[in-house]
Amino acid sequence: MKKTSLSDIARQLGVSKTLVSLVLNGKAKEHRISDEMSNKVKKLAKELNYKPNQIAKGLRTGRTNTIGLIIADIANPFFGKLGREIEKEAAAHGYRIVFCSSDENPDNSQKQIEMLQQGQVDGFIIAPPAGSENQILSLKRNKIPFVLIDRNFPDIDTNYIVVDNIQAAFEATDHLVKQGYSKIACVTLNVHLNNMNQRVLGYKQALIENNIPVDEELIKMMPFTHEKDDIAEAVKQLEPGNKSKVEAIFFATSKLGIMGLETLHSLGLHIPGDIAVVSFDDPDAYKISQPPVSAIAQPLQEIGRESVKVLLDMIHDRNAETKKIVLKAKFIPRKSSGF
Amino acid sequence: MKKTSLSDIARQLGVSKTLVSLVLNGKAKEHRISDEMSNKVKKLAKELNYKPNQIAKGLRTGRTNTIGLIIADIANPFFGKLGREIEKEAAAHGYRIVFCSSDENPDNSQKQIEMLQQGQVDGFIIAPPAGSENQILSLKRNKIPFVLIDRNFPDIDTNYIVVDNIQAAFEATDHLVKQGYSKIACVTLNVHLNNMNQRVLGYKQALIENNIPVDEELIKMMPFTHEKDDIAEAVKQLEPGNKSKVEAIFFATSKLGIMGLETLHSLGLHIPGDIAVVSFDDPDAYKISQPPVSAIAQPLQEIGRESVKVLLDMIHDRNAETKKIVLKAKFIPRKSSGF
DNA sequence: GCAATTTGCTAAAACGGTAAATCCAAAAAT
DNA sequence: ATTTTTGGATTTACCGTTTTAGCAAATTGC
Repeated sequence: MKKTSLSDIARQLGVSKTLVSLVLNGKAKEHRISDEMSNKVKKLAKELNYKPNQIAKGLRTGRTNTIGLIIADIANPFFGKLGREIEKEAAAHGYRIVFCSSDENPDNSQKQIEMLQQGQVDGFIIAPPAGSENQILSLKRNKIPFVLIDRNFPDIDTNYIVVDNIQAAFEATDHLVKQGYSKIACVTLNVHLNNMNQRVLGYKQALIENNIPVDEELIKMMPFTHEKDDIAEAVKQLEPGNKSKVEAIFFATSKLGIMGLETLHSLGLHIPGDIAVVSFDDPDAYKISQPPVSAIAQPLQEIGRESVKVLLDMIHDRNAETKKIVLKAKFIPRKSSGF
Repeated sequence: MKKTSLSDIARQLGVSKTLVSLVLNGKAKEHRISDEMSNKVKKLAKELNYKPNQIAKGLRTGRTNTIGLIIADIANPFFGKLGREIEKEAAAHGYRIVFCSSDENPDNSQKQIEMLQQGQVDGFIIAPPAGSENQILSLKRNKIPFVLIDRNFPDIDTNYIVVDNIQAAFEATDHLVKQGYSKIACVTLNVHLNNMNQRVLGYKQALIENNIPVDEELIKMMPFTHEKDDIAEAVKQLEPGNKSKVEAIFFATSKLGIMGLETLHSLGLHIPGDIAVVSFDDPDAYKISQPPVSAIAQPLQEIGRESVKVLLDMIHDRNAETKKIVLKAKFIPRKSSGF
C-alpha cells in the first residue's frame, strides 16, 4: 500500500496536481478554483488519507519546520525540562525538535551544527559550549537563524535568552549571609562560559556588599569534565573541620550540587547544622532531599517559550534585529540553608 | 553566499553531476571513473566546502537518517537518560533523533506518529501509551520500522526492549521482607500498561512466596495524570499511624517515589525508622536523598543501544523477524529500606 | 582488420511537491 | 464589434539528489 501523492489525487480526478496542491494549501479562493472542484479534491484527499510528503515540500520550499536543539546533555534534568518546554512551544507552532547533546564540547557541537545545517533544520536553539564562538559567528555570517540559551557570548551580537546569573547568585549568597553564615565557599566549573563567570561574580559581590572578604581559597573550580571524585576531593577540602572553617557552600550548578551533597552525606556531615548548602538550579532531587535544598530556580517555561518565539521571528525575517532577553531566576530558600 | 550543490562542482569541472555524485559517494571505482577525475572532484568539493543537501537526498532515496523517538516526557529523568543513550547509539550509526513527548496520551502519540510519518523519519522508537494499540498495529501493517521500549503489548507481535518488571519488583519487595517488613504497601499507576501490571504482579508474588497475605487496600492506584496532591493523599492513607500499620512502601515509578518521599518528609516521618521505602527506577535524587533510596536501576545504556540496533536492523530489512528483548534490572539496596 | 569488450563518462528521469507564467473561454466593458 | 476582465484551470520549471540506461572511444581478441 503505497502512500498517496498529489499526482494520485490529480490523476483520479483528471486535473493537474497544481490544482490539487493549491486546494489543499488553502489557496483555492486566491486562485479562483471553483468550490465544486475544491470540495471534490478535499473529499478525495481525505478518502485516500493523503498526507503531504514533508521532504518533498522541504526541498521545494527550503523549509522543514524543524528546529535543531543543541544542548549540553538531554539527560541533565535542567536541559531535559528546558527541552520539554521548547518542544511544547515549538509544537504549538507546528515545529519539531531534533536534539543533539554536545557534552559541552565545541568539537561535538561543531559537527552537530554542520550535520543539521545540510538543509534539515530551519534554525537552531543552542546552549553554546565554551570555545564555540567561531561556530556562532559562522552561523551569523551565513544568516542561519539561531538563538542562544543559558549562556551567551558578550562579544557577539546575537539573539539570546538567559537569566540574570549575577543577581541570582547574589541573592543566594546574600541569603546565606543573612542566615548568619560568613565563611561561604563556592564550587563552580573551570570553564569560560559567561553564565558561570557571572555566578561567581554574584557570589563575590554578595560577600563584598556584606563586608566579608573574598577568599579565593574557598572558590573551587572543577574541570568541566567533572566526575564524582573531583567534587568529592574539592568538597573534602572545604570540610568545616579543616582550618578554613567553612560554614556554607554555594554550588554553581545542580550537577555539582548533587555530587557535592552525596559527598557531604558520605562524610556524615549534618546539613545545615555542620554546613549549609545552596545551589543554582532546582532539580526534583532538591525537593526530596533531607533537608530540602535551597535553590535558584530558572524560569524554564519562559526560557523555552521565548527562545522558540525569537527563533521563529528570525526564521520569518532573517534580518530581524537581535533580541537579548534576560530573565529573573527565583531563589527558593529551604532547610539546607537553615531557613 | 549560496551553498554549493553538485551542479556547481560539475559545472566548474565541466563534467556531469552524475559523475560528481558517484565520486562523492565512493562509487567511483565501481563505475570506472578515472582516478585523475576522482581526485579533481574530491579536491574541488573540499575547496567549495560541499555538503550534500540531505533533504534532496532524502527525497530521492526515501531515507532521512532520522529516528523518531516517542516517549512520555523528555523532562522525566528516566526518559532523559534513556534518550541520551539512544542519541549516542544513533549518532554512532549516523542517525539523528527527533523526539516527541506524548504525556502518556494516545491522542498525542497518534498525532506525533502521523506527523513524523510524512517521510521525515526512517523509523520509530516508541514508549507506547496505554490505548495506542491501534497505532502500533497500523505501523506494523504499513511495515514502518519501529521498536517499542519500556513497555510492550503482549498481544501484538512487535520488536521490543523491556526489563523483566516482574522479577525486578519481586526482588525489591522480597528485599523488604527479608529486611523484616511485612506490612508492605504498593503505590502504582492506574494505567493499562503491561510494565505497570507486571510490577504489581512481582510485588504480589514476593508477598505470596513469603506467606504474607496480599491486602488490596495497600495497593494504591494513582490516576496516570497524577499530581502531587494525589500522591500525598494516597501516602497519607498509608501512614504507619493508621490502622493498616504500614511498615514499607514500594513505589512503582520514580515520579511516584519522588512525590511520595516529599509527602513522607512533610509528614515528619523518619525513613526507614517509621517507614521503609523502595522504588522502581534510580534517578539522581535517590542517591542524594537522606537516607539514600533503595532503587531498581534499569540498564538504560543497554536499552538504548539495543533499541537502536534492532530498529536499524528493521530499517535495513523490513521483513526481519521481530526481536523481543527482556533485560534484567538491577536492585540497589540503600538505607531507605534499612540496608 | 573487424567484432566484441572495456573504459570513461553523460543525459534524462525520477522523487513529490510548490511557484510562476500562461492559456482559454465566457462575460463584461468600451 | 472589439477589447478587457474574470474565472478556472494548465504547463513548465525547479528544488538537489540518485539511478537507469546508454553512448563513443579505446582496447582487446582472434
